[in-house]
Amino acid sequence: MTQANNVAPLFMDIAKVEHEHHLACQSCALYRLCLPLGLHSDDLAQLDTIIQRSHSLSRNQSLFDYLAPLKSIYVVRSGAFKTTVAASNGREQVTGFYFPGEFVGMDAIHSQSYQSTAKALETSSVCELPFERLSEIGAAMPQLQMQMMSRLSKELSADKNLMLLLGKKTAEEKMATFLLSLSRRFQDRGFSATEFQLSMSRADIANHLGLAVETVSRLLGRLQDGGLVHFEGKSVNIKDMHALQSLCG
Amino acid sequence: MTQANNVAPLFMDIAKVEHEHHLACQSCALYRLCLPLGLHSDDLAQLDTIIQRSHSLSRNQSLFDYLAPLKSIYVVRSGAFKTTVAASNGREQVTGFYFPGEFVGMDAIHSQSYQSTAKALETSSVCELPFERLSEIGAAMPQLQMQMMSRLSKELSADKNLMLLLGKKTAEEKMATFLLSLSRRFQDRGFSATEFQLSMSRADIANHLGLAVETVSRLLGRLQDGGLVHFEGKSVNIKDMHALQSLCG
DNA sequence: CAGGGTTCTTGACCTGGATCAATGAAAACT
DNA sequence: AGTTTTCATTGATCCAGGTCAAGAACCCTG
Repeated sequence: MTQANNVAPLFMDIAKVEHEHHLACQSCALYRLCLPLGLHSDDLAQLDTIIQRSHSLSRNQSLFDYLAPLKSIYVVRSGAFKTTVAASNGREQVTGFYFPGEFVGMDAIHSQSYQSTAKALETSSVCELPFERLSEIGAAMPQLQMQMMSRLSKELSADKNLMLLLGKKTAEEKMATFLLSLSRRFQDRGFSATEFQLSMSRADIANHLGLAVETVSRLLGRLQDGGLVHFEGKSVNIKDMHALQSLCG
Repeated sequence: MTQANNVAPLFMDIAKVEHEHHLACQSCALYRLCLPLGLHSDDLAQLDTIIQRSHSLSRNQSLFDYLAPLKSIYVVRSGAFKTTVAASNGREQVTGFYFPGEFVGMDAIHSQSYQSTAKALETSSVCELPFERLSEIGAAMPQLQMQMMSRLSKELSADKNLMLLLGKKTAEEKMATFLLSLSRRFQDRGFSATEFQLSMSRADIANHLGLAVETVSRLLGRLQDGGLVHFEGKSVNIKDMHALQSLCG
């Protein structure tokens, strides 16, 4: 690559190179999973020009805060995020975890302000889609609009299933469902379906599933004792996928 | 004392008049709340041509079933609906209630098949938006697409709040939140915020809030004893809105 | 308007998972 | 290195809300 004497971080270099060639999205490892899928190449080129790839965050840094005015929709590029909504007292609910290729911030479109808070779970980066400009170029790109709607719709059905989980499933069913959901998402991204790392804390998992941390700890122990899964700190190794599936309810 | 009798006939009459004049949307009582808001009159005229207003359902009849191929998005015209998602055994979760002006079926866009089942809670009617044709005309109407996205986004944030309710709130907080949500929605539709009819059964309420029917019954009794609300069968009369708000958590 | 179903209420009891408490194991800092 | 702080596990106890049971009030439909 050029600029051998430049000491800028790796991501900056990539961003620059991509920008010069106007090929950023096409050459992205997440292309298959991401917004540009199905766009014509000149539409894609136009989309490329408005996407800002610079944004990088460290652990616990927030991508946006509750009620901040909608500026951009974000696509996770690397790392992972959680979103939370808060009740009047201190309580809050972890409403979702987001991995590379997934959209964050779409619940802000209606009210034009974010309705949740998004925090990085580890060092992470995002592609930023400035909403104003996205709307402008989207006006002439029905496929882009349809892609966005499709994404919204996908998150909507995922949330309905989460409601089923929170409202009707037992602690064990919740845990099994959660692990399989992670497994599937890692697989979709080309990683192993059976071995992966939990980027979130036990507390985040517990909160997300409507359980206490202690319960999560006990459940994980129980699943491990049963030989279904092996845990070691944050790493997960699913030993019996089928048995796990039968626990989902 | 069915509240359907108050509402349904009115909307039916309007529907007839509207159709004759090809002004359906403009002259609809729900115009302020509905999709066409903000469209130019020629765009609206075009939208009018694809909307089917005929559809009417009786109590318990399903508008669409889980996994049926996506045909249309629906807007409630009169009456009320519930949507449910089912777990592998018999359990199911009531994921939402839908009132006039609200959209049903948007979670089908991504997978092109409905991801929930929608049932009428009483005699109800809908406007049907054939999705194929909606996409076609939407391609040339960015405002329409944006309206749809906005609707999706609105339901998304509502669902996140429901996750907070299901995961973190106590039975009493759930009940208070639910009653106030109904109150607000009736008010938005030009009805009283303090007196209205529950179109759904105790069982549906309980299910939706992740509670047992008996708990709902007891909570309603308790709220009534406290003088916050008066119940008589399906009718609700909120006596102390403020106190109710302070119970929402 | 009788009778059979369904839905709602109320009481008595029980349990899954929360809470409390104590300890161990990692990180993060100095 | 050691020290502090956060995070995870494990055990003991408790309670909010579920379950079971039995009426009561409300439908329907003939």
